[in-house]
Amino acid sequence: MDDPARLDAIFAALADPVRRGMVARLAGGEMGATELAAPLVISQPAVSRHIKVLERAGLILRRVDGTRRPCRLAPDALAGIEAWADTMRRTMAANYDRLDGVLSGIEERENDQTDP
Amino acid sequence: MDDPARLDAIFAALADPVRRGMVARLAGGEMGATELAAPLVISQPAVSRHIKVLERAGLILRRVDGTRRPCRLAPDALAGIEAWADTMRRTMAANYDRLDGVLSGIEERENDQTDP
DNA sequence: TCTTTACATAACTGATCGGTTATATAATAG
DNA sequence: CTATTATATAACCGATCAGTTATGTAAAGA
Repeated sequence: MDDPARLDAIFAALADPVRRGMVARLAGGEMGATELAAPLVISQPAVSRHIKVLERAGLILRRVDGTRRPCRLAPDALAGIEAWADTMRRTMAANYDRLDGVLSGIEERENDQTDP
Repeated sequence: MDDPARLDAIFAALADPVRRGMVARLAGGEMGATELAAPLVISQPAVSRHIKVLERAGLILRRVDGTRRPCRLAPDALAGIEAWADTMRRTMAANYDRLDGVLSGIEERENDQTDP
């Protein structure tokens, strides 16, 4: 679930402004590749591959509707990066807390034993 | 602030597991390049370049301490991606709300005028 | 059946990436 | 002054990336 390779794929997928734009538009609702391509100035195969990158990162899901293959955001699309960011923020907070502790002298007693 | 190119740099920087590892360790406190390199099996120049990528993405800051150049996480390191994720989440929520509205028939009156 | 629509795949290209080794710089230690 | 320590830069290499054009496939519609 917190597979590093999956985070690699998610962050790499979102590192491209075209793909972030696609995600942003898909956040507003399901959309086919052609609609997704409409505002873009790149070729249809390029769009197709961007979609594949998002799909393989687990950010979007697709269904089959005749000849169309509409995309929608995976419900837990952003869970991975948000979980990671949360962990980082918590670690940072813990570190600030420890620093606060040092600054207010709370930890001095513990240092009596650990320092020769 | 929500400069697309900056988000490009941030997401690209975090797409590499080595750099995410560095960020995770720096979340625990300031660290020099040598300490940062210690658990890694890559060369010193490789570490130096990873650091530069993180720095240019605005994720870390550095100070000068003699011959050392310790790194620390930028206080607002994760603000960029969290703001972006928030926007996405809000858009998704708005869309779900609208969908809920449609499903419960609330929007039917507005459609009386817009539909010929 | 034939055409159109919607999309995928293949093959190529130039740019960027992550790694390497070798070398440079800059501050401290002796 | 010289040596050491900490870090940066340069030059190169193979892999991956994002784009292209050309072509393939599969469902719908006339």
